Amino acid sequence: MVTIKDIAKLAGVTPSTVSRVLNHAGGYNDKTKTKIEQIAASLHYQKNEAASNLVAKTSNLIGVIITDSKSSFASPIIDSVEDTAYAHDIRILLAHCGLNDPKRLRFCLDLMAGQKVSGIISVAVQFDDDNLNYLESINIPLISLNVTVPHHPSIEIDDVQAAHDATTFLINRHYRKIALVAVDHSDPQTGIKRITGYKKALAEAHISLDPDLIVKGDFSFEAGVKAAKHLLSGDDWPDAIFAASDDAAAGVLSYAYTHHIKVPGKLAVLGFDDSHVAQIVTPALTTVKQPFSEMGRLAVQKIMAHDLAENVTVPYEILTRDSV
Amino acid sequence: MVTIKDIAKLAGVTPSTVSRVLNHAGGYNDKTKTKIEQIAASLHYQKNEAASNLVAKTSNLIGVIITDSKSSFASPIIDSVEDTAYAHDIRILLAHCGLNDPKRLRFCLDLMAGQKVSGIISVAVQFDDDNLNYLESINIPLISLNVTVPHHPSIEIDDVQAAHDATTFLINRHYRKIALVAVDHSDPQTGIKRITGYKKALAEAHISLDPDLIVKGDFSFEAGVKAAKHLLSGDDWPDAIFAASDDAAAGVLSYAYTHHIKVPGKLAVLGFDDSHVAQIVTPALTTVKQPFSEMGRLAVQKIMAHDLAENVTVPYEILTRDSV
DNA sequence: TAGGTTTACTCAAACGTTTGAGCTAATTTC
DNA sequence: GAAATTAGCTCAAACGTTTGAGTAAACCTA
Repeated sequence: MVTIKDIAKLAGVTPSTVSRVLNHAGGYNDKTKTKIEQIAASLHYQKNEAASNLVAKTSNLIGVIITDSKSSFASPIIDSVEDTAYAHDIRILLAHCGLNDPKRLRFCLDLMAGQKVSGIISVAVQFDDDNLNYLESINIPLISLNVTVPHHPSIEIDDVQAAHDATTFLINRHYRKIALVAVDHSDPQTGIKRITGYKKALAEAHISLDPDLIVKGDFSFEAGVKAAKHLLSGDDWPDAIFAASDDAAAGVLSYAYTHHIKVPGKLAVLGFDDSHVAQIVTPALTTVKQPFSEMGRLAVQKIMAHDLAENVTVPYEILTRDSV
Repeated sequence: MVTIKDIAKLAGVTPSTVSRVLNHAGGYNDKTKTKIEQIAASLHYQKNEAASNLVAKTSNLIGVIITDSKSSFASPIIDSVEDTAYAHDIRILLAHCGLNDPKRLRFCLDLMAGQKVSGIISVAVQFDDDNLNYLESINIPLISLNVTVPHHPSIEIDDVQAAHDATTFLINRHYRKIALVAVDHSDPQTGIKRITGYKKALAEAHISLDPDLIVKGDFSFEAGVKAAKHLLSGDDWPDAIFAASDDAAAGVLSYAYTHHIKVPGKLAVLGFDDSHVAQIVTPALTTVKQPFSEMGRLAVQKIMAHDLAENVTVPYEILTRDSV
């Protein structure tokens, strides 16, 4: 393993000088500079980050905590985080905290603390009180995507408004019996907010609320199938289904397909997220697009700029494809 | 920032003892042990990994290099790598190397070398000669998933055999005019191998090869759409399409849907990978399942066990759903 | 009870880098 | 031409941990 000492010896200087050259710190003349750089290159010198981090007390590492990669929106976020980080010469430490697994989340935080990451980006991670306290105690800036974490900045769309606009979008297209599907009542964030927006839009249009048209679920494909089965088994069908995720919307499409229900002819389906599946499914999903790439990029930039004062609301957009 | 020195002072011992206790190294009595552990807990002590890594000369970090997360199989692999790593108290350093971007791949390797990762798992990454040489020079074990990297172990399915079996699977179901779609001729690995297997199966069944039935592409949804358009525009249709990826198969389904071609009635579609989209698409894809989770798990285990002698061929499986 | 062994520690060096302070010789300033 | 400044280096400490070698006391053993 080649160190700056080796380079120093060959160049006839001390390690200090080598360090200053390699870090472009100034205080050397051009001749020694080129000499040192040549030697370093020829020896395939690689800085030992551990040593460097030890004295710097930080790590140019950003921690990314996600629940798992199954949630279809993790990928685009990670992609943009990685790309942005790459451009800034920052590395990504990835950790999964599972779903509602406080012990594992705690492990993730420990890991981040141990590595002295300069910031944490959490994606759709719900913090329990214990971990929230612990997070304060380790004193690492955190920025949360998709959900709010108390006392920490977040980057999200306005879920209430988005659900409202999406519902209104359907109403404007003359759908009246609109179901909301695969939302999680127990989710204080996304779930409740989207239900609120949905109700608000109906009220504004003077459409009476039918509680049976709100079907619980967990954002998954299966939840979509189940909800569709429930809604489309009698003969009092809704004319539009607004799903809380694209996966769930795909589930609705799947059920409709197997039961020969024409989409969008007999039934309109509206998704949420604009994840990979939205374009792949047939008919392609009209959906509420979340700007995942933008969110990932912003998160990295904010951490690097130590700009963690306030929450950011990013714009959503209703993307028209073929399912409405 | 609390260090072992702080703990040592409070416990009335030296840092050495604290270190040994915290690492369960033996050589202390139970009383000091519990005392030290209590103090550590109450101070929220977090080991400084940088310092630890510096003396250990490694990092209990595993590097994962992927091209990007868009390729639908990256997610399940990363998931299982993360889970396995979590169980072994290992962390994941994630890096994207882009597609055929030697400079960025080089950056990734530098990064891994600098962090002194104990091993690299590369997912579907093709190494150019320069980077291959560089990899040798930094002397970090690498295990490659999905493609072979010269002089390094890989974990893959037998692509030739898989394509052969999949084609035979179609032949046995009385399909005769079978197209192979979205394969990359220029890809010396996956592309060529799958073409080889396909041809072999046709030859064995004494079906003459029609070169027009092999349609180039890049495994993407769009490639699938394009191929379908090309194949299904005249009137001499194939009766089955074997796509080189589930995304491409979804593209075929999409084209078929919009042009009212019944699948599997008029046309059978066979996918490859069994990625997330395979189950979500309608009709659900019959596909060649790659054991991604298993592959990720194996990769981590092999790196940890320093068992990098030979290539591993993992079993694939033809998963029957509704598209054939 | 003398000898040896074990237990429970301490000491100090080491890992590779960074960085403020110090030093010398060359250059500038008035 | 003496004094002040600057360029280009060196010195040595520091970061927090680990670990082999050393040591003193306690415990065996015959």
